[in-house]
Amino acid sequence: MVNKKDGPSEGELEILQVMWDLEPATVRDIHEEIAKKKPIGYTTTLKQIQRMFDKGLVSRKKEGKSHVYSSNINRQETQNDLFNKLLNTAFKGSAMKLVMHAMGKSKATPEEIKQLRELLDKMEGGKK
Amino acid sequence: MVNKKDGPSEGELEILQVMWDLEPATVRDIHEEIAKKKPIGYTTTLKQIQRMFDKGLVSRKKEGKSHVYSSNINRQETQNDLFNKLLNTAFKGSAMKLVMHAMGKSKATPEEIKQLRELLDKMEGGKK
DNA sequence: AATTTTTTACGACAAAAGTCGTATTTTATT
DNA sequence: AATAAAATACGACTTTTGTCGTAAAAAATT
Repeated sequence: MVNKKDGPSEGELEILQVMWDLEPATVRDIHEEIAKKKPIGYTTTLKQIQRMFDKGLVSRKKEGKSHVYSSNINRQETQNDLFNKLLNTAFKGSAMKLVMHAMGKSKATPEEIKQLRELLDKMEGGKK
Repeated sequence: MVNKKDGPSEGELEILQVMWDLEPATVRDIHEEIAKKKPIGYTTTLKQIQRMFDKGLVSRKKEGKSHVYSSNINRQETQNDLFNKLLNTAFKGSAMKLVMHAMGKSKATPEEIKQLRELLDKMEGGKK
C-alpha cells in the first residue's frame, strides 16, 4: 500500500479545474470564471486559493499588482485518481463495466468508433 | 436545470456501498464489513448510519433485537451521478475520452472485447 | 432474578470546508 | 498629494464530517 492521499476537496477541485485551463492565473481570473456558474463572493475564492497556497497545492508569484497562481499538482494525475476512485467504488474495479456504462451514454462519432475498433484490435493482438 | 443534489459524503458512500450489497442489514453487519478494510469503532459506524437515517438517506425497521436498515437511494442512480460528475469535471463531458482512458487500464478478456465489438456494431448500425 | 452482552441513543470534540466582512496595503486616477 | 480602486491579509462563523465515549435500554445467559 503506497498511497492514501486525500486529494483536493470539492471546492478545491473546482478551482483547480479552472486554474489548469488558465494557468498562470490571478485570483480575479479564476473568480470570474467560477462566478459564471454560481454566485460567490470574491473574497471567498481568494480565501480558498490562499488556503490552497498554505497547503502547498498551488504556487504563486507576485506579478505586477497581483499574485499569479499555478497549480502544483498534476492535472492528469489528479484526474486519474478521480477515475480510479470511481472505478473502485461504483464499478467495483471493473474498467470494462465502466467502459460499457460510458459507451451507453456516448454519442460516438464514426471517427471515434473507428478509433475504438483499432484500439480493440491492438489489445487483442497484444495478448498472446 | 432540474437537479443540484449534493450527494452522499465519502463516508456515507462507503456505507451505502456495503448496504446495497447486504440490504436489509443491521449496523453490525455493515460495521463488520467496513471494519475489514480499516480500523473503526462500532459506534462510529452506528452514528454515521443514524445520521443517514435522520437525513432520510436510509430507512429502518425494528426487527427482533435490532434495527435493520435499507437505503432509500438507488444504487444505479447514485453511481450514475458519480459517473457524470467525473465525466463533466475530469473529462469535460466527453464520454469517449473517458472510454479511452478506461480501456487503457483495462485488461479486457477476449469475451469482453467481443462484447465491445458488438456494441460498436450496434451503435454504428443505429446511426443512419 | 442477577449478570453479562448487545444495541441504541446522545452528546462532545476536532478538523475540514465553505462563506464573508473588515481592515490593510498597493496601485491607479484625478 | 488626495482620493478612489484593486488586491491581499485576517479573522470569524457555520456546517458538515468523522470519531468516540458514556449512559441507558433491551435481550440473552447463567
